[in-house]
Amino acid sequence: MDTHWTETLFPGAVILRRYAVERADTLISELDAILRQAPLRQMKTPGGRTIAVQNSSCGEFGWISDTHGYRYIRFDPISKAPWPAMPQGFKDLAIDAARAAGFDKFIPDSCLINRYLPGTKLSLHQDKDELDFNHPIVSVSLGMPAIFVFGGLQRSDPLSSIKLEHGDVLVWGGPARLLFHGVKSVKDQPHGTLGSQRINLTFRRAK
DNA sequence: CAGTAGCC
DNA sequence: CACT
Repeated sequence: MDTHWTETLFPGAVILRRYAVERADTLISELDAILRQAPLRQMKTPGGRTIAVQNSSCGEFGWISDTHGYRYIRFDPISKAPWPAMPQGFKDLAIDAARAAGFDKFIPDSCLINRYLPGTKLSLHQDKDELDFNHPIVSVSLGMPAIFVFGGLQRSDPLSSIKLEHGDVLVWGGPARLLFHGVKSVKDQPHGTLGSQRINLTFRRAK
């Protein structure tokens, strides 16, 4: 019997510890089906550098990055088909977690899927490609643990680190919505079901 | 030249 | 420090 608990990091930033553990196996099998339709790929920043994290998307919109910039689009540029639908289990989890964190009106239209292999990191950035910053970001951690870093509203602001483990859900919105954040280089600490990878699902309302 | 979901 |  699993249990979960809540930690508030800053106003608007809440960790729901182990919130997704009971649903993880279902999420992982739904994820397999999604990735068969829209395989993970490595994108480039607008500056032409390779993003270390591998990603894909599901839902009405998918996030992409290329030389033209960051944006949300309806079609997978590889398959040219619409992104795979967001499974009901994904959507329910995101809505439930957002509500548990104090955001009741959140309905995601996009889920960015990130895979971190050992040594993968994500440098400091803001999520600001969405239309309406009143909606929070809901981030679900699966597999290997990682150190997540929160900064402030300016790149130069001081940082604080939080360990995220399998089943943890981090929600940030309101005054925390535009905080810089990133993930430190992931250590190889293989997970029971996912092995040497960390999967992160980030739910957003893109439009 | 400035800024970087980068890299060493 | 390299790339756009």
